[in-house]
Amino acid sequence: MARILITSALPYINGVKHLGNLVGSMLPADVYARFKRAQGDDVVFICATDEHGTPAELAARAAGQTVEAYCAEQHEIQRVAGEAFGLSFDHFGRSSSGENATLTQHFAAVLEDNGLIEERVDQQVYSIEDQRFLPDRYVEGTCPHCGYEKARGDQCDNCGRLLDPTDLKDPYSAISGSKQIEVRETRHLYLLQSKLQERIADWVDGKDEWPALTRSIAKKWLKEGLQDRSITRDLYWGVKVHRDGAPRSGFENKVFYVWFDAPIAYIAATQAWAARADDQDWRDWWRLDHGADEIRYVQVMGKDNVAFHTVSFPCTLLGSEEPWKTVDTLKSMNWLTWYGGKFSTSQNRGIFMDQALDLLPADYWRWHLMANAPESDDTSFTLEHFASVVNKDLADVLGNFVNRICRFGTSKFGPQVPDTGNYGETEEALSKELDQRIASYTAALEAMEFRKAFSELRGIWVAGNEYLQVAAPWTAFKTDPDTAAASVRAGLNLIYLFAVLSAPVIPFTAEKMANVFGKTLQDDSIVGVWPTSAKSALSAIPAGTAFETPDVLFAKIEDDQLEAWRETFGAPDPNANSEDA
RNA sequence: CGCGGGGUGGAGCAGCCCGGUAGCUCGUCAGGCUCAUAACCUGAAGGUCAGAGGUUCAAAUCCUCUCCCCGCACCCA
Repeated sequence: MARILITSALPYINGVKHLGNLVGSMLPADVYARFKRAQGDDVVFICATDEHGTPAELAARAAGQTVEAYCAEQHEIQRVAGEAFGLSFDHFGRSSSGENATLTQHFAAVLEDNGLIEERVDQQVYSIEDQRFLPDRYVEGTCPHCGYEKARGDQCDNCGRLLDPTDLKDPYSAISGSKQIEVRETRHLYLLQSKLQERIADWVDGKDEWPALTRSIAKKWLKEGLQDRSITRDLYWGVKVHRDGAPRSGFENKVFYVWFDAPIAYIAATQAWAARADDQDWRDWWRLDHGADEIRYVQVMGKDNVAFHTVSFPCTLLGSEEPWKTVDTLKSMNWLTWYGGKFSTSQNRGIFMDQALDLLPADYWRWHLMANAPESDDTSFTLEHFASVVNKDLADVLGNFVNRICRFGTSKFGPQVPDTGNYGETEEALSKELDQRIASYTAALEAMEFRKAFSELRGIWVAGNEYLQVAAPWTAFKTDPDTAAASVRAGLNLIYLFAVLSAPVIPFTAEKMANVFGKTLQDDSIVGVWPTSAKSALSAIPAGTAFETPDVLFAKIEDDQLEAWRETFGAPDPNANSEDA
């Protein structure tokens, strides 16, 4: 039994996440966690809200709340949405937790003791009216190159040039619009990543199993040379810059930068999890001197996060010279786009987690998102594609299979698994095909190649329909009821096999399928029994077992429904660009 | 020449690393079946792989150049 630590990139606190955020890290991490648990591995699956930073402060102010209250409320909203989506975190923590503050301060202290932190003076734009320093992107003004009037301090959106806030003509605060801004000096702590260049390069070189996308991003940063980074900010909301419990002189009104404390929250959230469990010690999962070297640590994130996980966070961990566990396998996802463009809250474009569940149960979304996950490239989400996938894969192939075998079995042999007849060549051939497909499916899940995995799972479901077509118990019943009975028995057993195999991606439906036989996938006796032999699976549900035909597992999405959603969510007209001659 | 990813039948993708009849799903068309959510099963039509050049007996697959799309480029998360 392997021990596996899985972390999903932390969703930012600022509002409910959209489907792109979901499939970018939390959902694939969940599918993998469920798969490994089903294989009997000891899994700890950790996530948390990333709460610090300017956007949180501004959003709280816009909502008329204190930032503490705002974050508490938003965290709860995200927790509930995640739970409704079946995200099986062992712990869903908060980067604003006490554990995280302590741990973040600890890392800063040891890094400084190791000569990796120093104070430097920065020049930064200060808004007098807002009474705060402005991050570059919150300073706007006229681009000195192209004259665009709404250029941001870090880049001009019109001409694309990189800018320094001090380059802007007629600069103003993007927060208040105030022009009363000036450049002030401010002291910050710098993490001397340049000193860790070789250390990190060696570490990355040892990670042969990283996917190409991950490696190329990490290598790129190393090639350019690691830059020293400021790890503090002039903000109220964040981890206080304390050492040994006391404020650092000159840093009373500063906090650590979100990107310094956020990944540390993986560890802090594990501490919080262990604190609630009776027999768990977080050190077993994170400290090499507590056996964590036997842990396999898997991180899942969107491609925008890769640099921070392959370079920045490792700098923190390795630079501490303490025996911390670092990532083994890193899965990075590309973007899910909304009809080829960006998901956007303000423009009412795209679907958010809470809205999605108002339309359909979680499994519909889980299946579509994972079966079409943005793995090798950005992937466009369209309602039309979603409807087509749901109707075909879930309703017609899987749902209909369960329905047809249950209905037929009940009508001819009653509501229990028939006990007459024997399996023959047809079942032999079925087992053979399934064995091959199950092995391939399992291997793809193991490698976190999700599209491949779920294309294989779909093939497994199709094999069920093919089997029924060949066995044709409705025909056999007329002349040879015993053979028909055996076919029904095989078909019913397939339902249960499909339930177990499908549980990682569609857990709610899988549970319903197990319930057909009065079973539950939560049962201790079956948890940790991942199918490998179709032959034995065909006899898993003994003859005579009572079963109940479930309600239709997946309802089809009708055209008028689709049209209504298209309107609600501002979907582009699919025929807009087609030459309808 | 900033970096990275991508451009394969109507749509969405696999194949490319380790060159040798272009594969899958949807859609379309035809047939079969009738247990089932007008579902299921089988078969067919449809692409020469963004463009140009090169290497090779042979290229979607290797090399060069061009065009197009997307993301990133650190004090934004």
